[in-house]
Amino acid sequence: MKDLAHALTAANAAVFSSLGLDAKHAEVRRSDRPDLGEFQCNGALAAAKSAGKKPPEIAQSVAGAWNATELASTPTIAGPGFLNFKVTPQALANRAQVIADDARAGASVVEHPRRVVVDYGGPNVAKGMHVGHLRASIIGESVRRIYRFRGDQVWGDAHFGDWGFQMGLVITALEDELGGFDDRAKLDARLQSLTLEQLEAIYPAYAAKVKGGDIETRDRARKATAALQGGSALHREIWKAMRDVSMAAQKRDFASLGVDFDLWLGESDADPLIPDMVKDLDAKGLLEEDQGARIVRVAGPGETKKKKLEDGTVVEVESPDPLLVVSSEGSAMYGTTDLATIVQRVRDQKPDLILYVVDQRQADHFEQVYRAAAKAGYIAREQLEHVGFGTMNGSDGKPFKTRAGGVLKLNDLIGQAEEKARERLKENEIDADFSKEEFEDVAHKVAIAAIKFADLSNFRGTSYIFDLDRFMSFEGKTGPYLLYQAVRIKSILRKAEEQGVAPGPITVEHEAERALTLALDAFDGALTAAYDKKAPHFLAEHAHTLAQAFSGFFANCPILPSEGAVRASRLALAGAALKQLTLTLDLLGIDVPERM
RNA sequence: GCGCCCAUAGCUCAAUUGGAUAGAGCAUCCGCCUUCUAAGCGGACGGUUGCAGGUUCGAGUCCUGCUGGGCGCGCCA
Repeated sequence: MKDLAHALTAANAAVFSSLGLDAKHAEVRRSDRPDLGEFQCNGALAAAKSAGKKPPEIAQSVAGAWNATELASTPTIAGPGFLNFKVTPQALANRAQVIADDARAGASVVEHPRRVVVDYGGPNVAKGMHVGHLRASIIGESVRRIYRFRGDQVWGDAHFGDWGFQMGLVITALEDELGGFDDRAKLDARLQSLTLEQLEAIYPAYAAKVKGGDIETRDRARKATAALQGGSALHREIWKAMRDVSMAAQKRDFASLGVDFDLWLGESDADPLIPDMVKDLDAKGLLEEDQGARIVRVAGPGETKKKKLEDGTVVEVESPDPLLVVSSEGSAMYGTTDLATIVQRVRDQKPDLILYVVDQRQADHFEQVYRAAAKAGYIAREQLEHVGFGTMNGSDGKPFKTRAGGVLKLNDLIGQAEEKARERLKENEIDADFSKEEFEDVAHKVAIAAIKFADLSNFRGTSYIFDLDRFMSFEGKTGPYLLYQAVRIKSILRKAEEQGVAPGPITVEHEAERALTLALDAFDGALTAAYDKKAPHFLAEHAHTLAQAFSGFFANCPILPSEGAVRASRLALAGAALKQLTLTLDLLGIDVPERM
């Protein structure tokens, strides 16, 4: 299934070849200058050098030899040798018809499907879901859907943070609270009554204690971590109670956000692989003793950086830093777990590619892990990719905080967005004939669409400013706008059904019909860009241009009020637009209500 | 100190291997509801792409330097 740009490129390549020009310069793409043409080819400029001719001459000969007149009229030449193409109404109509008849709405699939693990979400058992997990979850979910839609076999893995030092720290806090774990009945009762809210309160308090220089607590927590990982039944039992409480709450939060996983695994699931892995690393001669810990050096020859020590002296050290595999207490660090998780995934999913949708700030860490994995021969370096993203900031440009300065819980954030959605619905008097259930469902969908679209319309790598009022706004490039466009089309299709009006063969005559068809045609390009770059914002952008193109069509081309073949054609175009818009939004993880 | 990332319209953000006149949304201003949902549509205004050089037919994009901001730098994750 080729879009118009590919069809034009193929036709143009044939012309280039027939003129003895290198076909690689024949690429045709959407025009930057809609006033001059719908598609453009810049290849005459690039081909000029090797052909030993001037660009305008080449452009002239290409135009003269153009023979795909069923596709586009003879290209015009502008500037220093740009070729501008205008597609024929028939070719546009054909393309629109193909999209209308295609369940995938014109989207292609990958030539060679791969096995891909997408690691995202990454909630921490001791912390509970807050806005910090929003981007990882939203972007990861979208990447998972995009990869699967393109034809790859995909596993999304939550990779719960349920195994590190934080678990030892929370266990230590509980020990302090109970005055030790000797009283079995007391411990059981406490574990029974444990809530996520309590865990969320305990962890930051103790983390602050340790950070503030409480060496004694730190060492006890490290020992507790080592005990847990060493298989202590008591520690394991306490850990399990904490994990269960946390997991249940997080599953609810993920469901509310419309984020799902194929594998609900965590760091602890990779733990059983660690002893053998450490032996293996040792056997391969990769482990070294260093300051009581065991490390793997990952820097290549000549890779160094300067480092300033605490006493002020500057020394030359290897770069990247070595990966710390076994701490001086004998416990696993997060790098250890990440490495073991690679071993686990290679064993279980045999992935061609593992994508880590994790905060950009962890780039150095992943570089260490990836190099270590490659060095140990577990997987090739190119099969591991960190899909990093920027932070979500408050209006002050700093990482998002509540007015009180704390972290905003995910559940509260969604609640705030829903409340704004309810206000909007009521202001527009949409709620009159809605049941309470439908009203709440629509409010929820509008809220999630607003939050997700705001996030996904920015390139993932850059940080963005979170402004709920703007995201939920009446006007503009927002999630609610896109839902509104989709819902308008649904309304038309319902009315057509009631009136017994059926879609028919598509013709493209009106300027707004051309624009809509060209927007529909651009879907595959947006999809492949999003796929190749692991960047959903290309699809968010597409959803917006498509919605706008439809809106222009809607305003200029009456559908039901028109008649006969024109009405049937426009109805088919509207149906195609709805199908593709719904699909695009689904790839972003956004659900469309029936009406709003 | 060393390293990575970023700097685009008043604000929030785009710009596919380097391509023509750098695009959207918001805000401001002007039009459009007796036609299918006006959460809409059309138009106007708005730019020395942080600064200075370089590479070439051509630079927001590549290179060097500078300024300003963010982040990271073994026993947290």
